[in-house]
Amino acid sequence: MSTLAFPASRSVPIAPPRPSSALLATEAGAGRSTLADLLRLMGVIDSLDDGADVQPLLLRALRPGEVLFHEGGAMDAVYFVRGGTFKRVRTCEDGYEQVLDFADRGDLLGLDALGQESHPSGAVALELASVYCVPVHELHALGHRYPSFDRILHQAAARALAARDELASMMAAVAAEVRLARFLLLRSQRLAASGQSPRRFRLRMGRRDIASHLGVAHETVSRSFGALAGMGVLRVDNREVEIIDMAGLRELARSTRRPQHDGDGLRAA
Amino acid sequence: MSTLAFPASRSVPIAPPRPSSALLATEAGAGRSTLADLLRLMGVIDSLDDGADVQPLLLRALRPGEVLFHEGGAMDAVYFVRGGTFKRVRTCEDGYEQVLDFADRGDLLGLDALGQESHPSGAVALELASVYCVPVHELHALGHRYPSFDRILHQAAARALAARDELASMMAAVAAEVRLARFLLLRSQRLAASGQSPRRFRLRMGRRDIASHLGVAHETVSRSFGALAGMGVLRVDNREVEIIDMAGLRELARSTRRPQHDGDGLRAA
DNA sequence: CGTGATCTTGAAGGGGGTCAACTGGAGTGG
DNA sequence: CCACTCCAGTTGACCCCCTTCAAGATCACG
Repeated sequence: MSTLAFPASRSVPIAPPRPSSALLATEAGAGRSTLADLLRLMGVIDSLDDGADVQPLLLRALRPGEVLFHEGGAMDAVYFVRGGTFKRVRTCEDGYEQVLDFADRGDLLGLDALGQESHPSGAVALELASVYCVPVHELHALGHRYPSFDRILHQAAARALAARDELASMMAAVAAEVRLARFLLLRSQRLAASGQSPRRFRLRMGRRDIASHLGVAHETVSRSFGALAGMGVLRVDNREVEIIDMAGLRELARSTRRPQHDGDGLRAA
Repeated sequence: MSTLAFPASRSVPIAPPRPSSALLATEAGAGRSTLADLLRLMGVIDSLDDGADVQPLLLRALRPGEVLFHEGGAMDAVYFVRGGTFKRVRTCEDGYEQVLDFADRGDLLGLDALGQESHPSGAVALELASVYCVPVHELHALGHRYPSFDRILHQAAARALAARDELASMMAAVAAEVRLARFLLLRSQRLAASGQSPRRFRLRMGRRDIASHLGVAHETVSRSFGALAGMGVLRVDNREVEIIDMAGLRELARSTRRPQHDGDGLRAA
């Protein structure tokens, strides 16, 4: 039975991935692009530095499951995600794969290996994806020659730092449903920022990855999805999610573990 | 009774804080320094850029409990920790204070606010501390004029990124004692990197802060300390910690909650 | 020495981890 | 087309660990 069945449009993907450029959609591989493309991707509209449109930049495409860089692997470049979704993972010595976070359009990957000798984390494409590659040995030179590149690099680094702190909210000491609610809200906000629908979307990652990211067992994720659907804030069919009651979901995400006795959530500092 | 009593030297701090420079030890305030000092702090020994020793830099001292910058506050500078320890926190809407991580000597603070309009997290000194302040409006100029500054900035940012991923290991789905073991090992390694003793040290933070950082109740932290002491890997007296059996502690930190179900992590694309 | 914060310890109860079984879709090959 | 396998997801049952509440012990500080 399915308390959480979708209306009818099961077979139709809700948010169809916008068609990548021709050379990428066909197959995984590498292509050439320019710094100007990257700057535009990162929201630089005015003040394109002179020469940015002829400064070549490697563009790499990846198929689902393909790894952008391995954990422990040598660092050779940093990557700006142009399209698609990645998961960043760290594997414990016992084989448990910890999902650190998910990266999509505009996110910076691989910078954390700058000082180190190897990548402290790995990155795996969850769907068809493409990235701009910036070799480390060009990093400073590019930043020096193109001020706007320096700016987007710093900005992306700052975004990456802030994004990592979100993990704390996910895995904080709260009930599992609350973690899931926060996770879904974060996804929703990210999609909204990309111009996609914040209320209906398809999760790119499996339950296992979500579970790892939230710090719970994957069965608990299933149950929490069920619970949220039962409360009427969500509709769920496998990876398709529709947020019915956004306010309710927000309310849920706000709450802490403590059940409380009286009802007012207000607490003096 | 105390299964976890210290030998005798209770009143003697194990790792006495190295005396700060005179102008700082006296009281909290601000002083003047140079870029060369910062570069030396960050390990740049050769190739000091010309003029770095006359490039002025604001040095700020903080007393325990004093906040370096508030969560939500406007961003005006980034900070390199010169001495002392900070906790980075984010306060939930319900008043719960999530401890993101702890920063000490050589760590970079405040960079995550670069793109944003306000600080996504706050930083509070846990003891007498001092930081080099680099105003944001000088950031690019300094990086442009002094290549080694650009390098340490990137490197510190990378370190900050990697450090944040450690949080995942702490709050991952494992037993509380394992989290504490991992936390203590990380502290130990950090101290070792600073030239301090990795086996005996004083924790700068309270049980509550540790609990928040590990994602458990503070009572559980107490019990876990007791458990570790009972297993004979630790000796604990309040915030003084001595690691008796480093190998045993490592072994503990390694273990996961999940027993495993055969683990070839390989997956064909 | 008192006052409050921090830390420890105990008891109780539930949330979620673990194990196990079932479902359903995708891929494979007969 | 169906049998078979494999994997992702769901659901159920059990029960232990950790949260919560409460009280006591210890420490920090005026």
